[in-house]
Amino acid sequence: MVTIGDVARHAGVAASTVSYVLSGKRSISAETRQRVHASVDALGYRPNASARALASSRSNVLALVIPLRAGMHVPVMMQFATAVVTTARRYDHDVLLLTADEGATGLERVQQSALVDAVVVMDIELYDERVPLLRALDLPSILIGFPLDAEGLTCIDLDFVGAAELCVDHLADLGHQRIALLGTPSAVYERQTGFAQRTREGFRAGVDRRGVHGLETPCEAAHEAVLETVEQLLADEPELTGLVVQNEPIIGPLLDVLRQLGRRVPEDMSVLAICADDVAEGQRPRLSSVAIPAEQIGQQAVELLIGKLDGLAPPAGTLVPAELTVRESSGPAPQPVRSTTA
Amino acid sequence: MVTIGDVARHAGVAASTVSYVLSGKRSISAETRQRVHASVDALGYRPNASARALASSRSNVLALVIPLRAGMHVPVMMQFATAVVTTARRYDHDVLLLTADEGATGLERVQQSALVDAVVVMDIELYDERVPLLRALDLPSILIGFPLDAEGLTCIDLDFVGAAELCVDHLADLGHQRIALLGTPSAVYERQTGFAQRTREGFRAGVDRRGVHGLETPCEAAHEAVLETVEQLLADEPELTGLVVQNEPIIGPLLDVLRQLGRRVPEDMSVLAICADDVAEGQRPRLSSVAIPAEQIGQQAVELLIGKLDGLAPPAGTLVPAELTVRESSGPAPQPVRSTTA
DNA sequence: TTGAAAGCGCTAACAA
DNA sequence: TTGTTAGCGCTTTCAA
Repeated sequence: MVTIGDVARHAGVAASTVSYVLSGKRSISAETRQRVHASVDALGYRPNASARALASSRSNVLALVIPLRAGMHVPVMMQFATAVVTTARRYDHDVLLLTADEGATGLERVQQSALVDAVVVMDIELYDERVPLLRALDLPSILIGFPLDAEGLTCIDLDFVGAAELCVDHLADLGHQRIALLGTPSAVYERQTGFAQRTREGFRAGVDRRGVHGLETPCEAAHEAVLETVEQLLADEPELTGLVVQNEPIIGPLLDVLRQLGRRVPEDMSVLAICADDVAEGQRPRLSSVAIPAEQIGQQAVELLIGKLDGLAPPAGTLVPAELTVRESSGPAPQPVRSTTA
Repeated sequence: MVTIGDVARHAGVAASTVSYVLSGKRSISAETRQRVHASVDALGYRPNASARALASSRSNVLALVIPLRAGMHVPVMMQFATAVVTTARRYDHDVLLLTADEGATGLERVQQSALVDAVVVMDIELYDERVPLLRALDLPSILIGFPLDAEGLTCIDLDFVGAAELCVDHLADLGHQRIALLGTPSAVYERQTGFAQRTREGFRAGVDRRGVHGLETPCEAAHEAVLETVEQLLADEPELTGLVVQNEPIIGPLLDVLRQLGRRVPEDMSVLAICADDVAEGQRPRLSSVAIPAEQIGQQAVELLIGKLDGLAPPAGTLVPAELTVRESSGPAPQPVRSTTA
């Protein structure tokens, strides 16, 4: 193993000089800098991470807490994780993977052992047990998702309220009078997950504002559940013509079920989804949708966190604006089929 | 921050004694041990990870290299990752997440900076650029997947050859004479990914052994691609009655397409999948399938790796036996519809 | 059974 | 602009 001392000897300077050349924390003459760099290359020197962390109290590692729970859509999570790692590397940091099942304990552990400098927490609930801990812990953090009380915390997420309102507006603009929100599995609502609740909130607000009629229902992931849920919806509201779906795994089955029930999309039923763009584009017909910009959010989360580590004051909350892409699954509301003899 | 010195003072012993109590590396009188533990609890002591790593040359961190590439099925990867993290924690290790786009460089980096003690590498190609590096690097590793030349490396994977053979045997036992392997996107074959190649190998071996007629084709993930591929298959072989699918994202579309083409499953066409159990069970009809035991493989991988770190000689290669679960999508071959006037 | 002390490889005052 | 030096908090020899 080659140490900073080896490099110093090779370059004919002090170890501290090598350190300063590498960190840029003090000015170095051009000549010295070159000699040191040459020696670093010649010897293939790479600083020892533990020694550096011990001396500087900075591990250059971020923790990423990923959820392991029911109802989470995996590909989106993976996009988050990938964006977090990639961005962290750009800022010369690495990422330690924690699973949410370690819970608050895990956060305490990595903080107290100084394993990580900061933490990215995904899948925040409205009343999340980790929130009070994070407030107390003196561990810089960013939450992907908003707890109900975000006081003192840095949060970022898609504007789900706005996303739902966009969907309602689009349907209302097309003349739809009776629409429904086909949501996540009920477990997700029960644990008070922010994004699901806020989408519902936006849906209600939009429906009220536009004076249209709105139904809401959770939906489990199994094929049968989708069929039952849609049938129930149509029983409750036979003249339903618009659907907003926030539940990626049921999108395929849903389109099947509609076909099976003889409802054409978009002629008889307009379908909007809140989901990843590639999922929307992979369907037939291609779905009009509000994208979940996982990559952008992951990247921005890390940038905010790195900023915090550098002493910058981050905004308390960042809502990434929702954008609706109109594709093939939404169209004008069909004429109501009323009994002509009435 | 509370250090080992604080604990030592509190317990009235030397720092080294605290260290030995915690590591168990030398015998300690019961009384001392108790006093030290009491002090650890009282002060809430947690060893500093960097200091420990620096002094012991052991970081207690494993790297996990996950693929980011086209054609990989995300949920299965996530199951691997989860199993790896969970198992690592059981052995008091943490997991650093690396993305495959850092390539061989990333491995060199974490090794040379002593960030990790060992590495788990997923998605191994037959001719993987990381393989020679791993052989040279003096970084204990385990590969999930087999390169063509696994000499000197520790590998583990599902027995994909056996998996394909099981499928062929099952179909042949049911009287199917003309069957096809509907594989991964062609990019996966082109990069010479082991699991895809070995499945094909097993399929060929099975077909030869059983004297049935076998077709093979890659398949892209888009809906249209599935339709085209199946139509091509039926054009090439109108009397095709059995399908083995190794491509999770197309499973839903495939069943659609068969319905659309008027082929009932399993009456007209038996379908077997090599995929996660929950995917197989989520389809209608429920698919007979060979499961990909991601959790088991991830766990075993970590256990082998921890063993290596403890100086145990691991087996060179571990093939997890394939198991076929018969569900509703496979049945007896239909009677060939031949012209009765022939 | 325990303690003292010498590092592990680096950073960051402090000095020059 | 650079060098000297004192730690960072732990492990592990060596000595008792």
